[in-house]
Amino acid sequence: MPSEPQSKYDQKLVHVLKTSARVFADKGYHSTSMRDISRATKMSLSGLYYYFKSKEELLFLIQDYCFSTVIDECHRLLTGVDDPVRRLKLLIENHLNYFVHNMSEMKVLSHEANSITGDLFRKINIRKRRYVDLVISLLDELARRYQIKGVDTRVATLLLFGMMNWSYNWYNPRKDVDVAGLSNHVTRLFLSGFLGDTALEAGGFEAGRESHLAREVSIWEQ
Amino acid sequence: MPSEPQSKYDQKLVHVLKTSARVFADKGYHSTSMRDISRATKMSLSGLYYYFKSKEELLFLIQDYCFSTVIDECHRLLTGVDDPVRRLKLLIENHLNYFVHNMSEMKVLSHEANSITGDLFRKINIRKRRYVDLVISLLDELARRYQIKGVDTRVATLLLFGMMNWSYNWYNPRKDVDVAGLSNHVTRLFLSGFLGDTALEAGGFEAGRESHLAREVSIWEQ
DNA sequence: CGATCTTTCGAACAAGTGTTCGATGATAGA
DNA sequence: TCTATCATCGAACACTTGTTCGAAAGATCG
Repeated sequence: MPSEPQSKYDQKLVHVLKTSARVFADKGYHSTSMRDISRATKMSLSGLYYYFKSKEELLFLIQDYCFSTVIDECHRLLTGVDDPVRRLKLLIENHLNYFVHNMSEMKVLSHEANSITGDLFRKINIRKRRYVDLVISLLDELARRYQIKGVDTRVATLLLFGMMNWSYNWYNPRKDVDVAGLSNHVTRLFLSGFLGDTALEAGGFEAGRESHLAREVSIWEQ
Repeated sequence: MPSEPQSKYDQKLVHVLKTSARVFADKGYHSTSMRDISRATKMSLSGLYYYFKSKEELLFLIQDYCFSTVIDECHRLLTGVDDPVRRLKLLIENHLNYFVHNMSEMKVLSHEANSITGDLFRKINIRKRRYVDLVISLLDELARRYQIKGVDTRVATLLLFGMMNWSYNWYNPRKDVDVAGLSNHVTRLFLSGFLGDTALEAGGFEAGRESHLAREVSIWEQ
């Protein structure tokens, strides 16, 4: 996500954000003191406040940066793809891929969503709502195309996010299946559940072979 | 869960637990001070410590009481039921039913799982592990019976818990579908996803008609 | 060098934290 | 009524919290 030439300031800010995210993920936002952050970043306590003006803004910056990246990459991936099944598949893969490779940030995003208040909370929530709405409308289109009836797409959407976001509670990259496998589990489980198996092979869905992820091992065929 | 004659002490303890759970659910465990609890329960600050010996033990008691109830009721429901599809269906219904009717406690259970440490944490985790293992073995049996291959049942189990537990983040009983509808969504989504639609009607699964829940409205047929 | 930013820091503050302790009222059995 | 146990409380303690402020060091450039 870097690759652009960043100022010394930006580089250090990002370093602080990443380090803080790790500490927040480990101990939880409220149990982490600014002195913990100071220790982890090897900066003085007061020095931190040059980069943000409150602990809450630090949390906001982490969440905002994280959310932006996921959403931007998601839109980048989806442009040009028309088939809704493929679109959903890509979205799930993108979400989980970022999740697994940035577990601290995503844990903070998932777990500390309500540790933020006021205007900052509102800002984050606008992003979140847009992301959720994207999935809802995607499911709406799916339901329209495949004549699915009687399904609350909002509920289905949030159940899908539940599957994905809850993973910060249990997913262990060293013991569990890898990202591609996880994506396949979620995609297959959700899609065939949602569509009732009517149109899985349609839409070019074949055991995740054409994923954008580097490592691809289908766990569904064998 | 009451119905047994409780001592004055027990009654008051339960009242404190329920009230505290509400406050913890609203503000979060760490952001809630013992003075907040004191205010909500209308007891003096020091008076609270007659019922538990630390804030953390208070959290433990809430989680322990909550977990026991869910698990006990689950075992009660499952005894005598052999068909694994029906068993899973009942388990999901029980979980979500308790979830929706005790949202504060379940939010505390889901969200504050790591706010507890040491021995108390270990105790809670034993219960949790047993509950998870129950579902895993249930999926194992399902997979065996219906010849499902290549699915990591642990992953599938935790995705299922993700769907259910994440709901504390979004489920609004006044706006969303009711408990029965929610259960049906989850059951249908997960089961037909997991089984790949091979054996849904087998095992007596028909749009949730035979649920143990009082109010039953299938959203899948119409 | 000297001047002007940018970045870092030590020390301190005011507020809030969980918990303890000794004492007081309530309750019930003798 | 005396007594022993249960239940409650006010006041205080020791400690941690996020944040501020003024000064100092580093960098940049004429």
